Amino acid sequence: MTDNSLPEKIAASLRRDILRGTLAPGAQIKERDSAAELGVSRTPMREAIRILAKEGLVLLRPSRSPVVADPTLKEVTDAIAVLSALEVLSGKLACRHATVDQIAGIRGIHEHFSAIYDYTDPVDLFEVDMSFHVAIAQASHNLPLAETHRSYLERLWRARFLSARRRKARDRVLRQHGQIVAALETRDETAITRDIEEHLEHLVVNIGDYFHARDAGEGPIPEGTQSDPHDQPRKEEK
Amino acid sequence: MTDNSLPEKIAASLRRDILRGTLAPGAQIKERDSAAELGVSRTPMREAIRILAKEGLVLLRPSRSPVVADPTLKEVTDAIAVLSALEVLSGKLACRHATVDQIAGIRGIHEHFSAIYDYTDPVDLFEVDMSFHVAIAQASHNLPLAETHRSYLERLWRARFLSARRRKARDRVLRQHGQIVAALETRDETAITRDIEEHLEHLVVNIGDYFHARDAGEGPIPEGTQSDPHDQPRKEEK
DNA sequence: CAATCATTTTTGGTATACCAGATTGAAACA
DNA sequence: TGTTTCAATCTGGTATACCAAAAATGATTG
Repeated sequence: MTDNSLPEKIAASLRRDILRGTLAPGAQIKERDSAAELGVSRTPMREAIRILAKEGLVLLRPSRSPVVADPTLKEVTDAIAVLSALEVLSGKLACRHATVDQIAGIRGIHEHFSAIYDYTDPVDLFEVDMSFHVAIAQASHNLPLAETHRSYLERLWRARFLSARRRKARDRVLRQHGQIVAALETRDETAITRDIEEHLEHLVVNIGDYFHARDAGEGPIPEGTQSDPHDQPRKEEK
Repeated sequence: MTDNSLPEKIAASLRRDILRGTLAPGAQIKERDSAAELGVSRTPMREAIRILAKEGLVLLRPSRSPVVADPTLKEVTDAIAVLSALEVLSGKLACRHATVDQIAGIRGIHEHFSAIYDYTDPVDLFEVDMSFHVAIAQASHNLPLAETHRSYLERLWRARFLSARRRKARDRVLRQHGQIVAALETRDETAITRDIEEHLEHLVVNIGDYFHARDAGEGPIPEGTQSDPHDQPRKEEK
């Protein structure tokens, strides 16, 4: 996405597998096997695993195989609290520093998002959703903010993806995005703060619903989206 | 500091060199030479460099030697803006969730800090200052927040260290820390937000002063603290 | 004398070999 | 039959060898 070095490509491959569920939470990532599977050596695979660890997608344990992270509801909620603070700051700074071109670009993404919402694969849809929020962070003209924000978005990708797949929130999401764009266009920092906080507050609720449903039924929410036959074991296979 | 693995130890060693100025900004870190100097092989040195890169202390360039970061005033200011948002969130959450023990511990650090302020090496003093802010983040009971916050503190260590070495801000810093502790004890989220924002706002001013002084005179502010004869070349040696 | 091109050297990227600690499973003993 | 112990093996950590790309250097030519 940013780099095209070998470790970055490996990381991207693993990341997709994790986010789509092909690599289930709790699964071990043995650097020997995974490297062989992709036909690379252990050194770049090592680096790829570190990249994913930095993003919070895998857990590193001393002298143990890294495992795919299986965040609890609290962990996800905590991360969203941070994401919210970062997005609010992004929004405020974007109101101050965004160029008109950038704001126009953000509106463009929003309209594109609205247009394709109903007939697009959830994963692709999320790419667009993500680019919307990333664009706002970039419009803040604060590079460390944009980077940290992006890393939180990546970390929360899977949780957001799973919770939003049912699309119950369609109208609300589109309306809230519209409000955020409007606040940006009028450069209204108070409004954008309120709108972003509201947007993410609903995300917390949605993800909470998802977790409760999952933990209650242990099965009513299937994993596969279109082409992967995997289920999601809750604990490590032993 | 957290881990005691070999790469972590190497990173700690390099970090000290960078923060104290032994490794000047802009200097190249060649993984071969640096590894040989410390008597380790390139593999752990590689990882150590990545750790420092994640912390923002060194810059990685594709197929080029990594260099010690030499942040501009804008970059530092931007990072402080993020730090501020993170600290404010920490403070608010700590007001809600900190245990009485944790608050007592934070007060303890503050009193220790006040007591030793006048006759302590700046580097050691900063360790204590840092532990004060880290303790607040931990009291938020939000792990990702605490981690991200810590990484920003680390990233800003050098800038904070250089700007505060002159200790002009002594009374103000102590008073502001006291206010933050008081707000925590009364669990007053509004007050702690104001106090933390004020605290960091002054940090921005201080660092701004430092940069202007440095860029104006190019020499009035010596680098060495006690035992390193290095000066600080502003650009890469060629 | 300057500019350009080729060669040499330096450097990070990658692969692989080796090692030490941890895990596990079987065997032996209570 | 249950428990303990020990060895085979698995796994990540580390060292090192090799490669390709990029600088640097110097020679050659205009």
